[in-house]
Amino acid sequence: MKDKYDVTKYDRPSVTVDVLLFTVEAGELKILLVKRNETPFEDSWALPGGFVRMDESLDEAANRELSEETGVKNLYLEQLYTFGNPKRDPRTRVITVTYMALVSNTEWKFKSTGDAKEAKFFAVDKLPKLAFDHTEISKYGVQRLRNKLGYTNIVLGLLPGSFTLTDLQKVYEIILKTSLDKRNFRKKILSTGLIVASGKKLEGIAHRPAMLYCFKNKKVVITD
Amino acid sequence: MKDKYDVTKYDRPSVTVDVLLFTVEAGELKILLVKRNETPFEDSWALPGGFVRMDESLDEAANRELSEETGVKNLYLEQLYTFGNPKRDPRTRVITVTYMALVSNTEWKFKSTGDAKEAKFFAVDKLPKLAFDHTEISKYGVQRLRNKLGYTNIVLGLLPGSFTLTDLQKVYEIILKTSLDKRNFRKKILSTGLIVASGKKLEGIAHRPAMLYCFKNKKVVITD
DNA sequence: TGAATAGTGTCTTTCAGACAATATGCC
DNA sequence: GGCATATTGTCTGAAAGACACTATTCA
Repeated sequence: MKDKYDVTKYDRPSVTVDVLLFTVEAGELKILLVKRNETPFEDSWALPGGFVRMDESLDEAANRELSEETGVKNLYLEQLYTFGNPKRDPRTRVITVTYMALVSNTEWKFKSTGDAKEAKFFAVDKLPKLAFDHTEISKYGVQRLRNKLGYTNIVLGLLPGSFTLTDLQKVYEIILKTSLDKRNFRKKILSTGLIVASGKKLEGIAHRPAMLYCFKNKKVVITD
Repeated sequence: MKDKYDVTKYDRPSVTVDVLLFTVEAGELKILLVKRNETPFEDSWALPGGFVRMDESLDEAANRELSEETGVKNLYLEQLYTFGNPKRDPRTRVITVTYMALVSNTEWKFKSTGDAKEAKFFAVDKLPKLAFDHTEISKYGVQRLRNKLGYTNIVLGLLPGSFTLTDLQKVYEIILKTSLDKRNFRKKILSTGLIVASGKKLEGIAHRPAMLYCFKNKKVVITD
């Protein structure tokens, strides 16, 4: 037992952060993957992430990795879970703290950061074989996202500043993989008071234009 | 950016696990604290925990630390959150993965493990000043426990094998800090099907003896 | 029979879910 | 007017919450 513990005396694991960046695009829930160009799992797809630096917090590390690999900054990030199976990385002991983040695909266009790494969104139902335990991590994150839809405004990250109720309902249906009754959905969403109406839809569409709504809070309300 | 990352090239943080061991005793929700006999925070109270070894998973580390410091083994352990502020430990960078566990105070008598460390349960509302960021960790854990009471059978860990509905209601009231209606509580708890009746209470008590119940599942049903 | 706790049912309100007709804007 | 989508309300069933009296055991 560690009576006098000297921190220098123990072997230390490496610690990484990995980020699940969700978006909804073309009727599917997708996550961003990057193609690895190092061993191990060279040429495999993996979650964006990397080593935590000694002078940054975990949240900062997740933000930095996300912005380095994708160019997006200051998204809402939520810590998911920490995976630490001793064999999860074949090189050495690596413990990874995972996060999730959400972007609206209409507001954000992927910017190449000069980093040669290839990055692409994949539907969560059609993921390729992933490096490390990233498949497990992805499943965990999707489950968490589904749960949180029910009792938080987390979905706001997936939508642009203003959107129609039909847009919002579609996002719910895609993530939950169910179809929802339009009247009941509207009743419930509006009764939460999380969203408010603004002006009307413009773009010359050949039918009745829908009212645009936006979220009252621009930030995710923390609940857990 | 880490194009060729060599895991040996980065400084590595230390990683610990810390465990919130809950119990309900004398009408209060309590957690186990141990008195530190090393720097930093020598003689302060702290959560039981310690360094993760290179060959064990995080769950295993939490189990090991709990059993080393308290003598209890194989409790249900749930990972809570990972705290990694760079300044949370004055010695060096230490990232801690936190867990919670629950014991019934009637079934478990604290066994000293020969370890000289002093260990004691403290009411969560009357915690002394704790080492590191352990006060924050405790608050987080209490909140999580409260949330989970509502939609899981996690409370089973706090009760002995059989118990009366009044016992169970008291545990809920203590943790939630509210009083509950007896009839509504019973209706709701019984309708979940999580507990079942057994025989009757024996011990010569000077009034009508209550029915004893037990949990149908002996394990916590995972939901998150 | 008195003290102490166990056990039980009804009514009201709220929320979720099923369900279809009318409104609006553009061509 | 025809097309395409937007918008809206009622009914029903389930669950949550308020509320008070009777039952049982022992001393």
